[in-house]
Amino acid sequence: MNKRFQKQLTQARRQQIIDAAVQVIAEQGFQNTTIKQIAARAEVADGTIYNYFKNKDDILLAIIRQVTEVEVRDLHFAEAQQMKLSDFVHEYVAHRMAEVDEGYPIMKVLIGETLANPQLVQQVYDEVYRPAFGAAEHFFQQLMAQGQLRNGDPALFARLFAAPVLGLLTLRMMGDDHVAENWPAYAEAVGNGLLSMLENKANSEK
Amino acid sequence: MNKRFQKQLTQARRQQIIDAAVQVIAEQGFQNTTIKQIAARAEVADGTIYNYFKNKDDILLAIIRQVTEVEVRDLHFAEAQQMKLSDFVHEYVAHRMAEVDEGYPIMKVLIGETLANPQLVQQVYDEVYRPAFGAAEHFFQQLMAQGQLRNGDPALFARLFAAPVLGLLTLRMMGDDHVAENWPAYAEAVGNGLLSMLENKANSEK
Amino acid sequence: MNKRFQKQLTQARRQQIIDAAVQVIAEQGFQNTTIKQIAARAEVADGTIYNYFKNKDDILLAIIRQVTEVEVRDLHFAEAQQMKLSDFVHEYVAHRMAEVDEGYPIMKVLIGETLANPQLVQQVYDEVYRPAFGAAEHFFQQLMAQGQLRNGDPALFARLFAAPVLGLLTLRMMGDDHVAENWPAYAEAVGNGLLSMLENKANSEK
Amino acid sequence: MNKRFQKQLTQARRQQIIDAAVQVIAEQGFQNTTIKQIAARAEVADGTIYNYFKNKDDILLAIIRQVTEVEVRDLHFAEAQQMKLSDFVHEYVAHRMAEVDEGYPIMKVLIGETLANPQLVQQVYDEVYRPAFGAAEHFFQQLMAQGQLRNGDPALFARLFAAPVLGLLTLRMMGDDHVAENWPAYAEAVGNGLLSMLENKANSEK
DNA sequence: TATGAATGAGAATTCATTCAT
DNA sequence: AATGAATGAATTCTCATTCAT
Repeated sequence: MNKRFQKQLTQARRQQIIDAAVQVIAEQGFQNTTIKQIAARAEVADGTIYNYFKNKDDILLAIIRQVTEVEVRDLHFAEAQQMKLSDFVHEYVAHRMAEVDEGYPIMKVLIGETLANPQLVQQVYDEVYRPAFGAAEHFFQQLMAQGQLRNGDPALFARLFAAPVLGLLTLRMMGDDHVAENWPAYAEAVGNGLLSMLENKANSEK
Repeated sequence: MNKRFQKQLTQARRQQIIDAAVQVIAEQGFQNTTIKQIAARAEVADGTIYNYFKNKDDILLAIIRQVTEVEVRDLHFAEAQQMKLSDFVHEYVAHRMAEVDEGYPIMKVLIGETLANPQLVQQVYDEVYRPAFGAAEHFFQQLMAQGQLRNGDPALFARLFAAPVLGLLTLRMMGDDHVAENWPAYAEAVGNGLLSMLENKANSEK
Repeated sequence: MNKRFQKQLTQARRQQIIDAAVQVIAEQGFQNTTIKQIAARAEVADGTIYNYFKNKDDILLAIIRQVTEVEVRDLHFAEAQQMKLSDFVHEYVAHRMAEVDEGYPIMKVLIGETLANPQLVQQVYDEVYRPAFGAAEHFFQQLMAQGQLRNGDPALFARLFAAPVLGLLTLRMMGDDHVAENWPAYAEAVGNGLLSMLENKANSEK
Repeated sequence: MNKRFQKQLTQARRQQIIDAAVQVIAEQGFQNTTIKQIAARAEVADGTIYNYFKNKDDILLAIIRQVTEVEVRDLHFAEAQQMKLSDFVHEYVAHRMAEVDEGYPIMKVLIGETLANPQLVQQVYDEVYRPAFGAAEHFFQQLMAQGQLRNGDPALFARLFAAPVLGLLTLRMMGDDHVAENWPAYAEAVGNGLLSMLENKANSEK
C-alpha cells in the first residue's frame, strides 16, 4: 500500500502552499494578498489551493496553528527540562527575538491581522494564546512549587511575563530602529526586570 | 471676509467625517468598512468624502494623526507640569487603560491595521511613534537631569517603559479575560516593575 | 422637488434591466445566463445591476413577480366584470396562449427554473400560484353563488381548471408542433371539456 | 471469449453511475449537483465517470432516456394487452401518481431542467415526448379501430390526454398541498373528464 | 480501466472612485 | 460644494474536465 506515501505527498503540497503564503503575506499583509499571488508563489494553479484549504481564511488559520505549535512545544520543553527560571527567561526572550529577526516575519502580520479582524480575535486567542498561557501557567506552578517563583497567581505571572516581550516585539515589528539595534540591551533589561519581579526573593536570599 | 468662516465650516465637516469613520471602523475594522458606510454615518453623500480626503487610506491616516496628537500632547503636558516619575507612571498606565475601556476602542483597530499592513507601518511609525518617543525621551532627559531617573539611554528607557503597557494592551485587546478582569493588579505590578527599573536608586535611597 | 422624478428614473432603469434579463434568460435559461450578459443587453455596467437588485436570484424573483401581477390582475378583472363562466374559460385559454406565443416566452424558463430549483419552489408557489389560486377560488365561489358553477370544492375546481391549460402550455413550451399548430382545436376541446366538467347542469338544462 | 462478459460489466458500471446520479440529482437538482458528488455516491473516482459518459450533460440524457423507455414500454404494454380505454385511463393516472410520490422524484427535476434549459428542450422532446406520443397515437388508433375511442385526430387525443395529468403533476411538484392531499378526487375527476371527452358515445350507448 | 490531484476558465459580487448635474 | 448613480477592475471560489500514474 502506498497510502502512507500519498499522505506524505499531500502534506508536502500543503506545506508548500503554506510556505508560499507565509512569504507573500509577510510581504504584503493578508488582506492585500490574493489567492492568485499565493498560488503563483507556490507554483500551483489557483484552484489547487482549494484542494488543500477550505478558503482564504483557512490558510491564515493554518499558518497561525503552525506558529502556535512551536510556541507551546517550547513551553512544554522548558517544563520537561525542569529549567531554572532565570535560564527560561533568557531562553524565552532570545527565542522570541530570533523569531522576529529570521524565522517568523509572519508574526507581525498575524498579530496585526488578528487585532484588525474582530471576528478573528476570539478564534486566534482560543487557538494560540489560551493554550500558550495554559502551558505557561502550568510551568510557573511547577516553578512555584519548587520555590523558584514567588507565590502568586500563575495566570497573572504568565501574562506579566509575556507583556514586555510582546510589547517590544510590537515596537520591533513597527520598525523601531532603536529596539532593533540594541536588542541585547533590551533583552537584558527585560530579563532582569522580569526576574526581579518574579523571583522568590526569600529563596534567592538564602 | 468670510474665508475664516469657510475654513471653519470645512474643518467641521472634515471632523464630522472623521468622527463617523472612527465609529464605524472601531465597530468593524478598517478593511471591512466601506466608504458608503462612513458616508451614511456622517450623513453625507459618498462623493462628498472625496472633497475632504484623497482616498480611503487618507481617512485612516487622519484618524491616526488625531490619536497621536493627544498622545504627544499628554507627554508634553507631563513635562510641562514637571511631573514626578512615580506620578507619571501612575497617570500613564491609568490613561492607557481608560483608552481601551472607553475612549479609544479605535486604537485596537489602528494598531492591528498598522501591523497587518506592511506598507502602512513606516508611515504610522514616523507619524505616531517617533514623535511620541521623541517627546518621551525629552521628558525622561528632564527627569534624569532632575535625578529622578537613573542615568542611562533615554531612548531605551522610553521603549522599556512603553513595552509592558503596549503588551498588556495587546493582550487586553485580544480579549484576554484575566488581564481585563484584574487590570488594577496588572497596573500596580507593571507600575512597580517600571519604577524599580527606572528609579534612581541612589536618589530614592536618600 | 424632483424626488418623484428621481424615483421614476430609478424605476425606469430597474425595468430596463428586467427587460434585458427577460430577453437573455428566455433565450438561454436562467442558470446559463451571466450577469455580464444581462448587463450587456441592458447596456449598463455589471456593477450597475447590483444597484437595483440584491443578487442574481433577486432578478429572477422580480421577473416572477411581474408576471404574477398580470395573472392575478386578470382574475380580479374577470371577477369584477362578473364574467360568465363560458366567457371566462374562453378568455382565459386564449390569454394564456397569447402569453406563450408573444408576451411571455419567459414563462417557460420560469416554470422550468422553479421546478429544477427545489429551493425556489416554495417561494414561487407562495408568491405566484397561491395568490392566483386564491383569486380563482374567490371568483369560482362567486360563480357558484350565482348558480353558474356546479357545487363543489372551489379549490379543486380552480386546480382542475388550471391543469389542462398548464399541461398544454408545457407541451407547447417543449416545442410540440401539433399543439402549436392546432391550438384553436385544442383550445376548443379543452374549453368544452372544462365547461362540461364545471357547468351546473341543472342550471344549463333549464 | 469474454467480450460479452466485458460488455455486461461495462453496462453494470454505467448503470451504477446512473443510479447514483438519479439519487443525487433528485435531491439537489441537476445544476447543483457536481460530478464529485455523483462519483462519491457511485463509489467510483471522478475520472471514471468520463469513461462511461462524454460529459455531465450526457448523464442527464442517459437518465432521461431511461425514464422514457419505461414510459414507452408501458404504452406498448397497454397496446399489446388490448387494454380497454377506461382501464388504461385508470392505469395511466395511477401510474403517473406513483411516479411523483415514490418512484420518480427525479421526474420533477427532469421536467424542470428541460424547460429551464432551452438548448435541452428540443433534444428531450425528440427523445422522450415524441416517441411517447408516437406510441400513444398508435395505441389510440387501435382503440379507434375497435370503436372504443371516438373518431378524431389521434395526435390531438394523445396530447389532450396527457395535458391535464401533466398539469396536475406540475402543480403537485410545485408543492400544491390541495392537489397532493386530494389526489384520489383529482384522479377521479380527471379520469372522468378524459373518458367523457374521448369515449365513443355511440359505442358506449349501445 | 481506474484513479484523483491538478487545472484554469469563468462566475457572482464588491466597492473605491468618478463625474455629470 | 454636494450629490449619488454608474462604473468596471479586481477578487474569491467553483467545478467540469484532463492526464500521468
